Amino acid sequence: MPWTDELPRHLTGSVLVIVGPTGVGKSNLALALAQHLPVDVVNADSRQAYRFMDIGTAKPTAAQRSEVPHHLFDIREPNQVLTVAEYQQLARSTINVVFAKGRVPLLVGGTPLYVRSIVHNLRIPKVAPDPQLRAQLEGDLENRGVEFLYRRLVDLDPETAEITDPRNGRRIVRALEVFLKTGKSKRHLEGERNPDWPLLLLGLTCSRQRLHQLVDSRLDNMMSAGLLVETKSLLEKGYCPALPALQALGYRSLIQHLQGKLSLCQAVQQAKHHTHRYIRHQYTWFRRLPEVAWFDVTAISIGALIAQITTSWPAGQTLETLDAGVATYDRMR
RNA sequence: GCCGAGAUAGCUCAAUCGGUAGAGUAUUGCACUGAAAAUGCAGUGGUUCCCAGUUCAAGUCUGGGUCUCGGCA
Repeated sequence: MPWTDELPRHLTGSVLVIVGPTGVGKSNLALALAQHLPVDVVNADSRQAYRFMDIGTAKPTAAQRSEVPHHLFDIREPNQVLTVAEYQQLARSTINVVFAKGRVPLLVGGTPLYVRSIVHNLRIPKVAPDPQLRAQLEGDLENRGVEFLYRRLVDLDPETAEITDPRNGRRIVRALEVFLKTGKSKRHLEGERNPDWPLLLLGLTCSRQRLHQLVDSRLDNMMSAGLLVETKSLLEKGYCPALPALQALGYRSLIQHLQGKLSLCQAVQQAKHHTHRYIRHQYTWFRRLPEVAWFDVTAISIGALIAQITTSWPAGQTLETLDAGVATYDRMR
């Protein structure tokens, strides 16, 4: 449907970005916003990019996606790994296409590194994963230990070693991979640049306690909606449980249940706990994002928020201010 | 009612001969640029069920009580 109204000037030419922890309501805000503005949703969620993983990733439904243009959903089979670098390229070109249509790109998603790849316009070393080399390095990791591998990195690329966690095998393997393939220091191949377009960032948040309630009951609903069947069908399609896609929250625990390692009850509880942990992880990134207008979803209605967005870019608070408010509230009760 | 086992971090449990109460998980925070819903690191958290006793010293030994689980009636 072509957009006939004139786009508010304060939104013209900018990429809109909605961030926030899983389950806080980003997708809903995006859909509601699409009723008032000519936006195309661009996915920034690493798991919603995979096909056949609909229930557990809380992917927007087919009906929703036919009403509002959605991009970068269902672009990979579960066994076709999507990397950050590939995501960044796809998101960049998608954003340009949306602009070319005269519409507003709305980046929505909870994968902090994906968001950062666009917001900070990350320069990512052009070294595709080399399965053979990785297998070899992982063998060393297993047999000779992480200290051995880290010492090798110190010898070959001391500058990257300096900023790499000596205990984090996976990061060390990647650093070695970059050096062995290019002969150059990973540290010098990466960096941040100014973004390609003006960005307007909006964050949704709420108290941790409330978030935990939200995602817990959302998982119960996913179970009622057939998450176990969906998980089983992924295995029946022959996808290996070790695939990154199948490490997704919920799926990972339910696979352990299907393998007889956990009771269903244990698996569901573990999935909830892992989701809480993921929320913590997301916030460690969000706290470092610049210039996000944060809103407590329990303190403002979607309608009020949209009214603000369409008139002028809303002045949200900082996470620190909101956290302090929650702390005060907790003390008072 | 009798017999047995038990009670330790929010939860599940460990603690040698009586000698500074630990682990997993939860929870909180941090790091993390081609696996990122991944991966790594750290912090908080204790009336060791209660009372009395023995001892320089008790989660640990003794006595009493309370509660839980199992078995027998």
